Amino acid sequence: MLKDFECKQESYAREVLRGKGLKSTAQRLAVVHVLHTSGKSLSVGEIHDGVKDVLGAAGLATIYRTLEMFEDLGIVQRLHFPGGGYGYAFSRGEHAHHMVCVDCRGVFDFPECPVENLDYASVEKQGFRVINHFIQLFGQCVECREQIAS
Amino acid sequence: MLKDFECKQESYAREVLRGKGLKSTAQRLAVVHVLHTSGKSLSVGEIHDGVKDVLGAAGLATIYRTLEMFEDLGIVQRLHFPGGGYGYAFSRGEHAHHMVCVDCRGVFDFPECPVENLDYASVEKQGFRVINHFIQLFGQCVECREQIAS
DNA sequence: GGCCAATTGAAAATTATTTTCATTTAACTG
DNA sequence: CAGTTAAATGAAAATAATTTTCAATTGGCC
Repeated sequence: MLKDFECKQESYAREVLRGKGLKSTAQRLAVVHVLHTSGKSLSVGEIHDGVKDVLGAAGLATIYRTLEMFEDLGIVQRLHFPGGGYGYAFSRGEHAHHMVCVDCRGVFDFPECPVENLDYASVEKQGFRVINHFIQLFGQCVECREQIAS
Repeated sequence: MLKDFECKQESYAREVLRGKGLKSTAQRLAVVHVLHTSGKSLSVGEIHDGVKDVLGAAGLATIYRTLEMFEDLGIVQRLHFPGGGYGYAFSRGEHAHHMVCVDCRGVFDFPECPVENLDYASVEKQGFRVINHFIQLFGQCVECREQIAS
């Protein structure tokens, strides 16, 4: 990677990768770069295009491999859309949920975790032990709302 | 459909379909039957197999078409799994969330909606208007926990 | 700089999904 | 109940998405 400066997100990814003994390749860092600069959730194809813009060329298989790995590492999060289809958004490892704009697919942080403070009593009465949860809010962001209004 | 008895779920689907001017075909009712009797979320392929068991034969394209339509009608709900992949579970139209057992893929109702009583103030301060949300809890059901313990 | 395991890319293989179109069928009508 | 008709089905082809394979390349370390 021939860059003098690296954004925080890239350094973060580098760190996580190193921690696992994995290589910080140009392709992997480009994926991080593309995702976090877009501020949106992107499809695999969009990420591939973005990485090609950055590096000149990139194999699609590598993008798939990278995204799968990044999801395991908590560097990205996979989001599913109501009408079908999915995308990836940059994400630091910490527990967080997202609001997704259904128009621009922009991703915004949702600070609280509505499940954390939840009373699991009723649930666990059924004997179900909750390990994990997935939450996504869908709606419209300011820009998209204003655009429609005008 | 050459059946004398129909379960509630099938009658319900029939009703919804009729309400929309859609036909209650043997294939569609079989999809409902397979899903609700399994009590689990099933993949498209599993549903296809189940429907073939019931009817002797069934086209895969029909299964895809039916599931997409049923999701729009609220008759089924699409669930996504942590490791990738997805399945469908029977669901009556009402707003409900599910707990999914990561071992057996069993689906259990989660009675409360943790987002409903939520204070959206902090969110809407950012100008984001929440339209919809998607929640799924993952964990282990009683049976699967006991199986592992033994 | 050189080594080596990890990673990549291109192509092939596989899998998943959608479309097309001729045939069949559910629901309505008389 | 037979006849009509638009909706729905199934089989196959077409398309799209994802994964695998394997030879060539590269990042991290000495």
